Amino acid sequence: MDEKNKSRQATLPPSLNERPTLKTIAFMTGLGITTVSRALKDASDIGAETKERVRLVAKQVGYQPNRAGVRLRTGKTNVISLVLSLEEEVMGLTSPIVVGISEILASTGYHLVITPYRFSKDALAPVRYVLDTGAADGVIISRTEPNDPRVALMMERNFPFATHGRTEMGLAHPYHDFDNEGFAYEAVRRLAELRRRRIVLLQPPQHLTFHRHMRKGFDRAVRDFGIEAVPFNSVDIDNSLVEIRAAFETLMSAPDAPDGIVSGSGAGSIAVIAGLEAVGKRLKHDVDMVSKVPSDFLSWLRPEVITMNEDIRHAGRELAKAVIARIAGTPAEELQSLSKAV
Amino acid sequence: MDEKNKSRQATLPPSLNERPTLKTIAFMTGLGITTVSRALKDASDIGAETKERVRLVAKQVGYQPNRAGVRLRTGKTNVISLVLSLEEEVMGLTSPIVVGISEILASTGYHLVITPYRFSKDALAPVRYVLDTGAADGVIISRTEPNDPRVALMMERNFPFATHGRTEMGLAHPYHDFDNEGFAYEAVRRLAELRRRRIVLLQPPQHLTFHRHMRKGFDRAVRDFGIEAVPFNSVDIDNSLVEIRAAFETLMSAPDAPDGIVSGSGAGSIAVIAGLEAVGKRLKHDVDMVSKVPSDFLSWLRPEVITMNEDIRHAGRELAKAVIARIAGTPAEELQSLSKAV
DNA sequence: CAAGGCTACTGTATCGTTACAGATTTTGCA
DNA sequence: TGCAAAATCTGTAACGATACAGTAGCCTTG
Repeated sequence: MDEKNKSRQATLPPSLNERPTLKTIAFMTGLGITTVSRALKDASDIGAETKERVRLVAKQVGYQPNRAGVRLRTGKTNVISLVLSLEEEVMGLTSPIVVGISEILASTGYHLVITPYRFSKDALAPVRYVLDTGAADGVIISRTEPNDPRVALMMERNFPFATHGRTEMGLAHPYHDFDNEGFAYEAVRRLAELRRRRIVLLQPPQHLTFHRHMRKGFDRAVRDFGIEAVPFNSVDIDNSLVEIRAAFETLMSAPDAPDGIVSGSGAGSIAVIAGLEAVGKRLKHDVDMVSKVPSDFLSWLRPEVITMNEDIRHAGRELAKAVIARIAGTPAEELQSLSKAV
Repeated sequence: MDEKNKSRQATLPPSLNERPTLKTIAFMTGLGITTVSRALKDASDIGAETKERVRLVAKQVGYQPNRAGVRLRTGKTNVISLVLSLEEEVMGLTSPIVVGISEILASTGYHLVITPYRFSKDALAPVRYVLDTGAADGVIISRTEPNDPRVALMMERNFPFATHGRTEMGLAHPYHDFDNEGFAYEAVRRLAELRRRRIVLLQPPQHLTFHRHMRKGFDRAVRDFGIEAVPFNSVDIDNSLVEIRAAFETLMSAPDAPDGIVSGSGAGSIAVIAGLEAVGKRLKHDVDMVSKVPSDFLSWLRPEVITMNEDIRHAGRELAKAVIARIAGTPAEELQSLSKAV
C-alpha cells in the first residue's frame, strides 16, 4: 500500500485527545520532529520565528516531554532521591525536610523520590542502588558520619549529592549542616548565666559527625565558663524515650546530680523531662535545660525549657538547592552551608 | 565492512562494567533478546532449562531492568505518587505515612514519588499532572472531602488510587480511614465517666469528610450520655496554634466554660492546653481532655490528657497495599479499611 | 561567478524494552 | 511414514526523545 510516500518524518496525524508528543507538534507545524525538539530547547540553529511558532503550538496542546523518552535517550532522570532511614522515625524530622526539598523542586523539572533503607548497617545499599540503576540524577543523605562510605562511593563515581551534616574525609562535597558546635556552646553559656555549675549533655550517637561538633562546642564552653561537665554516656539521642528516661531518673537522683542539661534532640528532651520530674526535680528550680528542637511544640508545653530551633525545612531547601547546583556543575566548595539556631 | 553478518540480534559483545541489559544476557547465553526478556518473565513458550539458565546469568551479572525502557514501551511507571500538601505541615503527619508506605513498597518494584501542592485550592493540580503525564501507576491522597473532585477525576479516568479518608459520592474506591466517629464517641464517653457535663469539640475543618464523622460520633455520645455540647466554631484543627490558643483562652474564661474537651488533633491540643492554662485552669481539676494523637509525645508531657492514638504509619501501610492491589485489579470494595485508636 | 560559509532545517540511528508475527524443530498420532 | 500440532525460539517495529551527520538554499567575497 501507500507506506513509502513519506518525505516528512511525521506523516500520520497523531490522534487527538492522546497525549501530545513531538510528533504531534511536528505534524501541526509542518516541521520535522528534530526541528521541534531543537526549537523547544532554544537551540541556536533554529529560526526565531520558527521557535516562536513551535512554542506557541506546544503550549497550546499542552505538550510535556515524555520523561521515559528523555531518560532512555539521555540518561537524565530528572529525579532527586532522598535516602531515608525508616528507623530515624523518632519525632519526624522527615516531614519538614521533605517539605523543604519539595518547595525547591516544585519550580524545577525534578521529582522527589524517597529511597528508604531499613537498618543502619544497610545505609550503603540504597545509595548503591541509585548509582547502579541510575535511578536519580542526585542524592540527598543524612545521618552523616565522619568517614562516610556513602560519600566515598559517590565521590568516587563522581555522582552529584548533598549531605545533611558534614564529613571529615578531606573531600569537598555539598552539604548543609546545623551549627551544633555553636548550639552547644551557646546552650552552656546560657546555663552558666543562670548560675548552673554541673552540666550534662544528651548527645548524638558517637558515630555521627555532629556528635563531634556538639561535643566540641560543649567542651569548649565548659572550659570557657568554668563549668563542671557531668560524664554521661549511657544513652544518646538515638535511644528510645523509655531508655532515656530511665537513664535520667538514675542520673538525676544521684547525690551529685547535674543542675543543667543540654539536650541535642527535641524528642529526647521529652524523656529527659519525664525522668527528672519522676524523681521530684523541677525545671527552672532544681535544674535548667536547653534543648535543640525541630519545632516549637516543646516550648508550648514546657516553656521553662530554653529552646533553640533547628529549621529542618530550611535545611531541606538548602540541600535541594545544593544538589541541583551540583548537577548543573557548580563546584562543591560553593555549595556548603551552615545554619544557626533561630 | 562486516556489518550485515548478523544472524543474531546481539552480536557485539556488550562491554563489561557497563550496566547489563537484556542484550548482555542474550550475548552471554547465546539466546535472542526476545527470548531473554520472555524467559525472565517466565513466559510459557520458553523452555524450562532455558529459563533457568537465563535467570542464573541474569542474577550473576546483576541484571535489573531499565525502568525507562519498560516505561517507554509499556507505559508502566512502577511509581506510586503520594500527593502532599506543603501546608498540612503542622506537627508532621507526613513522616509516618511516608514511612508506612515505604515499608510496603520496599518489597515491591515500586518507587515512591512525592507530588506536592501548595494551596488547598490547587489540590486538583497534582492529580491532574499525574494523570496527564502518566507520572505514576497509582496515587495516594489525603485530606479527603465528601465530594472530592480528585476522586471524581480519577474514577472517571479509571485510574488506581487510594484515599486517606472516605468520601460520600456513592462511588466505591479504595480507602483507609481512622474511625473518627468511634473516637469522638469514646472520648465523650470517657469524659462523661469522669462526670464532665459540658463538653466542647475541637474539630476538623468543615470541608473535610472526617469532620462529619467526628461530629457524628460526638453528637451521638452527647445524646446517649446526656451531655451538654458547648457550641464552638471559631477555630478548627487547621488553624494555627496561636489562633487556637486565643480561642480557647476566650472560651475557657467565660462563666459557662466547658469542663471537658475533645481534641481532634495532637498539635491542636498543645494550643488548647496553653489556652486553658493561661486563664488559670488546670487539667484533671477544672477540666478533662481527650485528644487524638499521632504519637505519644503528648502523654509524656501532659499525662493528665487522655490520649487515643491514631497509627498513621499503619495507615500508610494500608494505603500502599490498597493502591497496589487496585493496580493489580482487586475490586475497590475489597480495599476499604477502617482502624480504631490503639 | 565559483567557492566557501552561514542559516535553517531534517532523516537516521539509538537508548532498553516488549508486542507481535513468524520460524524452526520436535512431538504426537493416524 | 506423513503431517498437523505443539514447543521453542527469534527478528522487527515501536514507545518518545535526542545526538549526529547531513542537506538545501542563500549570502559573501575575491
